[in-house]
Order: sequence, then C-alpha cells, then structure tokens
Amino acid sequence: MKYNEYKNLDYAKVGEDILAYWKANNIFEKSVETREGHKPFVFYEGPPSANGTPGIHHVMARAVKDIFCRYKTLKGFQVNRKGGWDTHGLPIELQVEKELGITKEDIGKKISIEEYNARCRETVMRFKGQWDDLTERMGYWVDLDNPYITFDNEYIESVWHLLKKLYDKGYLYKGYTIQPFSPAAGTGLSSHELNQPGTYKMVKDTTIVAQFKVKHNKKSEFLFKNQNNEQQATANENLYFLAWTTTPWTLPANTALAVGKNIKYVKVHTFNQYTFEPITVILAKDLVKRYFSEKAANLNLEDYKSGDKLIPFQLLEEYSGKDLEGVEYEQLLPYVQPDKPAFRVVIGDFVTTEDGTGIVHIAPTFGGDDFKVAAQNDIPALMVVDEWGKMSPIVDRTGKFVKEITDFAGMYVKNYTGEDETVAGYKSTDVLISIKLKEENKAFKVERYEHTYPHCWRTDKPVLYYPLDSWFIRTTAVKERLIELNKTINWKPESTGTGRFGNWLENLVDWNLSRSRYWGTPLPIWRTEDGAEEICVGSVKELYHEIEKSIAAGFMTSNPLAKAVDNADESATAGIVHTVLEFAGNFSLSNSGSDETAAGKTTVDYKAFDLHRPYVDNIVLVSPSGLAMHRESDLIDVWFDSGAMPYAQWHYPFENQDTFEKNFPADFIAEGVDQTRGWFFTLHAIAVMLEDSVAFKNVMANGLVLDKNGNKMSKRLGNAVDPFETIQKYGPDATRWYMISNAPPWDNLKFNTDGVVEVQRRFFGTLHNTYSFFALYANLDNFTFSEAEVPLANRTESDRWIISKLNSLVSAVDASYADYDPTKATRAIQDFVTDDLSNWYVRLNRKRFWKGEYNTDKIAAYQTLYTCLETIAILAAPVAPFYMDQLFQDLNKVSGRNKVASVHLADFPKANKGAINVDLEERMQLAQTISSLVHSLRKKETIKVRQPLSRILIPILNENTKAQIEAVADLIKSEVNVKNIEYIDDTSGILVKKIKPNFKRLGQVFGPRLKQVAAAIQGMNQEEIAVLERENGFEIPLGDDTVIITPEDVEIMSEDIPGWLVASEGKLTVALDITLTEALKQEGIARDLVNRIQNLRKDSGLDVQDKIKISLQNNHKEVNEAVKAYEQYIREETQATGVLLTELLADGTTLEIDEFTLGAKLEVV
RNA sequence: GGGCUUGUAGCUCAGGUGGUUAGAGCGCUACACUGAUAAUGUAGAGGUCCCUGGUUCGAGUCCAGGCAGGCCCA
Repeated sequence: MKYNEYKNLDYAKVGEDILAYWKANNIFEKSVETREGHKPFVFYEGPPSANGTPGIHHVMARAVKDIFCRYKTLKGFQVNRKGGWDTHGLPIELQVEKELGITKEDIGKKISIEEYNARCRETVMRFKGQWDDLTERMGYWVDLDNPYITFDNEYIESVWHLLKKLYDKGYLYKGYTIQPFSPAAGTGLSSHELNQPGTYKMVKDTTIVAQFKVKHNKKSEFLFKNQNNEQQATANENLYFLAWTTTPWTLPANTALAVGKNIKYVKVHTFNQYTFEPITVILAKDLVKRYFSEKAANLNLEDYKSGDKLIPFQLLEEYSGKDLEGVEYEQLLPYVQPDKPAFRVVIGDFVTTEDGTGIVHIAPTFGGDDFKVAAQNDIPALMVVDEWGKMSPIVDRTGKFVKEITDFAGMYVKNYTGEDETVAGYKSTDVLISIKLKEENKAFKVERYEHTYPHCWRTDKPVLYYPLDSWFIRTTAVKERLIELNKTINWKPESTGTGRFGNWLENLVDWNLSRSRYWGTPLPIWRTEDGAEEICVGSVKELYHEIEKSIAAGFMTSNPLAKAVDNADESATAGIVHTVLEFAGNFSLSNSGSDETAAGKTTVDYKAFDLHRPYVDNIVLVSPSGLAMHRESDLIDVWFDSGAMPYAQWHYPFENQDTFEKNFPADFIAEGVDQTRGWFFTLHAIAVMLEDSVAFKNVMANGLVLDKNGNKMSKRLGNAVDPFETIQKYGPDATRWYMISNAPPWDNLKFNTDGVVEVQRRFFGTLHNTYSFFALYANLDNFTFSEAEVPLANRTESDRWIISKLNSLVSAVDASYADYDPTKATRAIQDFVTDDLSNWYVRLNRKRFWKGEYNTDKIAAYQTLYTCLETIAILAAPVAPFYMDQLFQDLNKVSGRNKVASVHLADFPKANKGAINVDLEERMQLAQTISSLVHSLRKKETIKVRQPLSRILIPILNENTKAQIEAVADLIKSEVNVKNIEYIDDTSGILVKKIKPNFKRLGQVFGPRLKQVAAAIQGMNQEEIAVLERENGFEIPLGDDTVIITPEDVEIMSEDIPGWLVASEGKLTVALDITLTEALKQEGIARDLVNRIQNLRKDSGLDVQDKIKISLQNNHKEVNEAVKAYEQYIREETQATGVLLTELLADGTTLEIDEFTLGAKLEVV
C-alpha cells in the first residue's frame, strides 16, 4: 500500500471526488449514526426560500453552520441537522404576479385564489434543485431528504396549535392601527419587512409649509389682539398657522394641527412669497430664523413691493403651545367633510422644534402619531364610503386619490406606475397640490427636501402609512422576560445581542401578525359578523369537529375534511387518490404524512385536504349562540412560520413529542445579521411566550458578503459573485477557508477571488507540498507507521519541538472552535502549517528523509511528520471538509491507524499537555532568530550560504540563554553553515553594553519624574552600567533628591562587539567571523560541486535513488584539492560510487563554479 | 435623528489589562538558495494607527466630540 501521490492538485476535483465518496459510503449519515447515544448538540436550520437562486453569501452563512456542526461531531456529540424550506410569503406572490402579468387586484377576478395559490406552490420550489446542488458542492451537511416545509399541512397544523396556545393565554388580539402599506405590492408590511436591508432610501420630496387660516371666534380672539403693537391690527384677519409636511398628498386628509405644550410660538407679520399678500403667521419661536432672513430683519413692512426677494417681517406676539390648544382653523382642502367637529389645535408630545415649524399637520388616516393623537382628542379621520359601502380613507389601496378628491381624483399619490420623472413637464401629485396651494395663498413655502423614506422591500416603491385592521401578538406583555432571557444567550458577536437585539427588545411593540394576502398560513380564527363570538382552531381534528357542528346547524352541507379524518386508516392502506384537492399532495415534498398514518400515530390523512386559502375560507362555523362564523381573512406573518420551526419541523405536538423535547432549545443557530429582528426574534418571542425559555443558547449573526470594493452585491449591478462558478474554479475548501480565515464571520466580508487564490497557494499549496514530500519518501522507504511509536525522549530536538507546537495548536484550535471563533482557529492552523511545519521543520529535516538508511531516526522523522499531517487534517476538517478528508484518508489508508472511513468520523485530538515544552519552543525561537541574523549578515557581506564559515559569536549575559542556545546549536550550525558557535561573556571584557529604561516599572515608581530618570539612565556609560550590575543598584541625582535604580528597572543588553560584524534583534546580538581559511574554501568548492552535480542529475532526469559515477576535469588545482579532500562527502550527497579526476572529457558538460570552469560527466551505474 | 459596528502599509488583516523602534501575509524591488522546485529564504521600500481635543510621565490602545463607510431602525 502506497501513499497517493498527485501530479497536480485540482481543488474542484477533490471536492467532487470526496463528495462522491461521501455519497457512496453514506458518510454524513454515519457521522450522525455513530454518535447515537452520545450527548446531542442541537442545531436549528433557518429555512431558506428556494424561489430565487442562491448567492455567495449563502455559502458564507452555510459554511458557518456547517463548521460548528462538524466540529461538535468530531468532539463526540450527535448532531442532527434537519433541513427546511421557507415557502410562504410576499416574494413568492410577487414573482407569480410578475410572471402572470397581474396585480393583487386581479386575484379573485382574472384568476381564482385556488389557481393563484397553485402557482405559488409551484414557484416556491423552482430553484430547489440549484439549492440542493450548492448545498452538496459546498459541503454543507444537512438532511435534505427529510426537510420541513412550511406549506405542508402538518407544518401549518403545528403553527395553528401554537397560535391557539397564544390565543388561550390571551396573547392574540385584534386592533386597528396605522401600518406601513405598500400600494405597489397591495399589502401591509410588517416591521420585519420594513427592516429589510435597503428599504430606507434617500429621496427628494416636494415639501410644503402650508398656511392654515385661523377662524376668528371667541376661542381665538386673543390671537387677533396685539398687546405690544396696536397699529398692526389691520393685517390680522389673514392669520395662519404654519405647518410643514414632507407628504403633501396627506393634506386633503388633514383634520387637526398639533403643537408642543411647552414650545414657544410667535406671531409674525410678513408677506406671502408667492402671492405677495400681507399675512400674519404663527410658528415656533426657535424656527423663525429658518424661514426669515436675518438680512430682512431691519426692513420696513411698508417698503415691501410685490416680487421683492427679501421679505420683511415683524415679530409680534409670543404664545405657549398650551395657549393655542383648541383654536380652530379653516379646512385647508375642503373636499370631504368629517362626521364630527375637527380642524382645531391639539397638544402632541411628539412635536419638536427640530425641523418644520413646530406645528404638525395631522392626518389621522396616514400616520401613527396622527392616529393616536386624534383618537385621544376625539378628532375624526376623513373617510369616504367606498364602492362596497365600507368606510375608507381618501387614498385607496392602490395608492390613488378617491373620486371625492375632485381635483386629484384617480391620481397616484406617489409614482407607482413607473412614470419617467426626468421628462420635462413631469409633475408629481405633490407638486400639483403645491401649485394649487400657492395659487390659493395657502402655501407659505414649497421646497424640495432630501430625506430617507421607507420603500417596499420587494417593489422598491414608497410605502404609505395606512389604516388597517390587524391581529396582534401581545409581545409587550412578556417584554421583561424577553429581555431577561436574552441575557442568557451567547451572541456572536456580543454587541448584536446587547445592542441591536437588546435595544430592539427594550423598545418592543406588539407583533403585527396580519397580512392581507393569499399564499401563507391562514389565521385560524373564525368570528361572527359583529365580532362578539370567535373561535381559534388549533388542529385539523378540532376543525373537523367544528365543521360537523356547523353542518348540524345548517351552515355547511358537507365536511371537506371527512375523507381525511374519517377514512384515515383506510386511505393510507388502500392508497386512495384524494380528489378533494388533488394538487395538494402532488407538490408536497414531505413523506411524513402517509408513513406516520400507516404507523397509526395519527388518524389524519394529511394529503387529503389543504389548509390554505381559499379552502379554509369556504368553511363556515357555528358560534355557541348559533350564529355563522367566517374566518378572519388574514394570513399570518411568514416570520411566525419560521419562528415556529422548533415545533413545527416535528409536527409537534401531534407527533414526535419526545423528539421535540430532546431538541429544544437549540444549542446553536446561525444566520445573517439581517435576521436579528426577523428569525432570531420570532424564535425567541415564541419560545419565551410558550415555554418561558430561550429558543437557542448560542447564536452567530454573520455579516454581509460585499464585493471586493465593499459594495453590496446585487444582480442588477452585476457585481454578484456566482457561488457555483467560484466553487468550480477554486474548489469548495479554498472558498470556505478564505471566507472564514479572512475576517471573523460577523464582520462584513469583502469577497475578492484574489484572496481565494492566495489561500489556495499559501495554505493548501504548502500543506499539499508537505504531504507530497512525505508521500514521496515514505513510499520509497515503505513507511506505513507499522513500527511502534518512537518515544518523544528518543526523538530529535526539532521533532519534539514540532510535536510541542502541534499540541499547543490543538489546544488553541479547540478553544477557538468552542468559543465560536472559527477565524482564530483557521489562522492558527495556517500559521502552523506554513511557518512551523513547512518552512522550519521540513526544511531543516529534509535530509533525514532522503538520506541514509531506514533507522530509528528516520522512522521518528516519518512518525513526527505523519502525526502533524494527520492532526492537521482533523483540526481543519470542519472548515475544509473535502481536502482534509482526502489528506486524512491518504494517510490512514496506508497506516490504518484510525478505524474510520472518513476524517469526519474521527475524534478531535486531545492536546497532550506533557508534550508541550515551553522552554523548547523558546529556544527554537532563539535558533530561528539567530539563523535569521546570520543570514542577514551573510547577505550584507555577500557570502553565500554554501560557503562554510568558521564561527559565530554570541554575547551572553546570562547562563540560561547560553544553555538554551547550546541545545539548538547543531540546528543553527547546519542552517547557517558555520562550524562553531562561541559565546562571550562579561569576563571577556570586550562587550559593549546598552542600557534601556524599563518604562513600565519606572513609570509606576517615579510617575511624573520618569522623564528625568529615563534620561539619566540612557546617559549611563559602560562603567556606570558595570556599577549597577555589580552593586545591584545605582544612584541617580534628581534635583535635590537622589534615587536608586536597580537592575530590574532597566534592560541591559550587549550592543556591539568592537571589530566584528554584528546584527541584533531585541536582546540578541550575533557576530559573524568571515575569515576564510583554505579548508573552508575547499569545503565551499566541494559544496558547490555537489550542488552542480545535483542539478546535473536532475537535468538528466535521473531518479532520486539512481547511483552514478562522476568524472571531472582536473584543470584547476583548487578544485582538485577540494575533490580529494571531500570525496567521501561528495559521493554521499550525490549518490556517487566514485569520483574520477581526469585530463580530458570528450562528451561532458561544463560546470561553472565562481571563477572556475570545468568539464563534468555523470554515468548511471 | 437614534442604536450597533468598522476605520492601522497599495490590498487583506493582527495588535490582553496604556510603556517609548506599530506587526504579519499578499503585492512591489533586489539578492540568495535549490533532490519539496510553478516551492523556499533574506533584505528593502512602503504608516498622519480617520480627525480634533482631553486624561496621563507616556495613547494605536482610555475618555469626549467630530468625519467617513456599513448594517439596523425612526
């Protein structure tokens, strides 16, 4: 059995080959099965939606999930990973509408709900194939065969069960609120949806400061009087409140104005800039300067002429907001009349003087604050009766003004039709309203204003705030508990948990559950028309029985669930094809229904019906008092679907009660940080409300994947990275390794394929080279790790060193994974492989592998390198699952040391603390530093490493350092090619010492006087340093005072050796003796000869083990002598049986060694 | 406007509890080495540690205020 040797490494092919191996040998399944009975590590998969193609960020998110599941498996836990699909929701509806060329309005008209939902069901899994493919190729291990699917009846039934539980606890209620509404999508939006990335955009809107004319009556009399300025009374009939709005289209719905109770307002006499008419206006005192120019402060009102740019003004009276309360004004745009008294000033605590005028225009139908303050003050909203006889706002659900708003009837309040706004003459509805107000002397100021405004995350069109009826979950009731339990969750990064998520909990509002849509989980609440009686249905069986009652009461004629519930057992065994809703089962990917039925665990046949609309809508139930109850037409927020997955993935509580209990809460979940208020919240909320428990103990919120310039990836901009292409080109391992090692997952990643290439080269390339080196020689020597392990004590210094380093690495990597910090783990592994293993251990020990006989030393070398490679394979397997499995198997197949078929079935190595030797690691560091210093000296003198030198000198200030260097002296000597290391100490008398203050120590002792002390120390001469060392103390005069410093207060090092070539780093100084003796020169020539002959061997295509005969031309005396002196050495190095010096070589090659040129010839023997 | 987060070499990133000469890899330049060879070593160039104040004997690090990017929300 031989170790596999590879000509070229094809990373993508490794991925494919290993994937095939996993499939053929069920490695994933085994990785779960072999841990049966072990402690479980519970992981929840946040379900993706398969209606779009996966992107590179999904590789990131899924790599993170995979890494910790694999790590925990290696650590001996059983990690079940049930996949899942999020199948409901707006994106799917919109996609279907786009494909069918319809809008929400057409549903029920051009297309039936039944057909519409059938299309949704088809569409939602359209890219499932691509998703599964990516999941496999990137090496994300998750159970794709038995995923939970949110549209399955079983799933919906579990969700219903949870809703009923909430209902029974009094957490569900119906309310009427102003909500974000997307006319373009025809639906209300949840706060989660409004929290999608990119919904808030900078827009330039036309804003109006409108003039609301004060009614002159008893209540307002005081406003028309001037206490300070009698002669101005004439203009006072034109008295206006100024109110600013960024949404002029809401002005026709105005029914009140709000002021701040304690805000100061002033009355100002001036002129309207559009009509030039004299006016008197009221606005907040703080904001006067915003509307009136300083330059006009001294102008006389009498001098004003129409059209003057500078408009004079005069401050008249001052009022507090409280004074203004109750003052009435004339309706600004009298299209529709309210049914109760309106148009007066109210107090609002939300009014500020930050912007606008300090007076806020109130349109109760189009703003949350507006709605609240109007209700508190009994101010009506402006409503009209729509075509169905229902009360509705003056803007309809498509975003158009109703016919009652005559001047603007039928106009869209925002650009919902995609009109080109850049064409000349384009006027938005807001602009048209402005023009009208200007003409009527009702506009004080109209200007374009840039601000952020929320947009629908699917249609990119602006959102309106709009009154909607909704069902809510009273999350505020458990707010404190949500906060408390959140503190027990380990967030990665912590700031997301305390900051983003914590603050969100602090400002929690009730969860708006309602969606007026079609494709989703229906709200299982039936109500009488007057809303007095209602029922929340919590299971299919319960619904069945309620229907039976309804039939008895005469509201229904047949029970659509009859077949499913009555004939359950029969249908399951007889294989009846269900006709109630044929398609329901056809697209179902779940196979749990029929299996479980056959097993007799439930009596419901879940393929015989459909809990979606419109079927549930057709069910009419009977109330306790005998009235008809219809289903509340809403669907529930899809986030509830995904937040319910801990339960619903198991069809709990109808099946798998045990399984659920064993798998709750999760040990670990991970998703993008954008899910903070989405999935993370809904999981948490449901778990706290129902279980008084967290839903997850550890959570990783990973950051965004941006393009290499830090911009968001988007298909539209064309900067999106195709994950399939990346994996195909660079392989899954390099892609994953790059993503994880480059930056912590919670930071945003600037994805640059150059980085992937670098990882490939630097890490995988080096590791592979190291393996190839091992395989080449191990195969020649037939090393199969069959010998007993050579005891550490019998191995070389460098063996023990790399083993020590390896064990330190195991500890570090284990700790990093356990702390959910994969980046630290990968960086540690990478540094070990490139720096310690490859660049130092292998480089220094090469000769042990290819030279000499197969003895204990050689075996020790093989064992050491093997152990390093095998350990690395396991440590790195969670991140690079394919390559590391190949490496592991390549090693293991020959040695058979592990009885497992894959690295993923192995056990995570345990660090052997006894093998870690800090002293050893320290002195190897010394060796590396000294070598590096000598190399740099050689370079300075341009003496090549092949030229042996006699000695280096190292000044030694303490015995410990000397002993440390002694232990690695051989390594240094061979690495830098010198014969001897000599140490010089104090007694030599030639050391020049350097003294440096220990600032940390001195600072603590001397504080502000440190500067003087430090200066004195740096000024000490050799003599004084000697005194300090000898006496263990030295007096420094400090002004009138004298202080004593000790050797601990300073750092003393040798700086220079007079007359020598030195280099130093930190405390270490090295001197190099560059005197060349004849012998050294000869040896240098011999080494050069070896080098040239080795090259010749290689060029001639000789095999490593071929023996040769060498003939050399004897035309240089120096060379001849070197050959004679070092013949033995030359023969050994070049595997030559003999070296012959001859006069003439007819057919040799020419060798050049410095100034020598000679002929040479090799013959294989 | 608020919350969170990031800002260190051309690029990607390290820099416990403050300590005086701020590091690594990549890239660039030069040189060397060569039975791991499309590998490797050594050296060099390259820094306003985002800015401004403050605390301190001493600030990349702590504090305050800004600026810029990102995410999330009003």
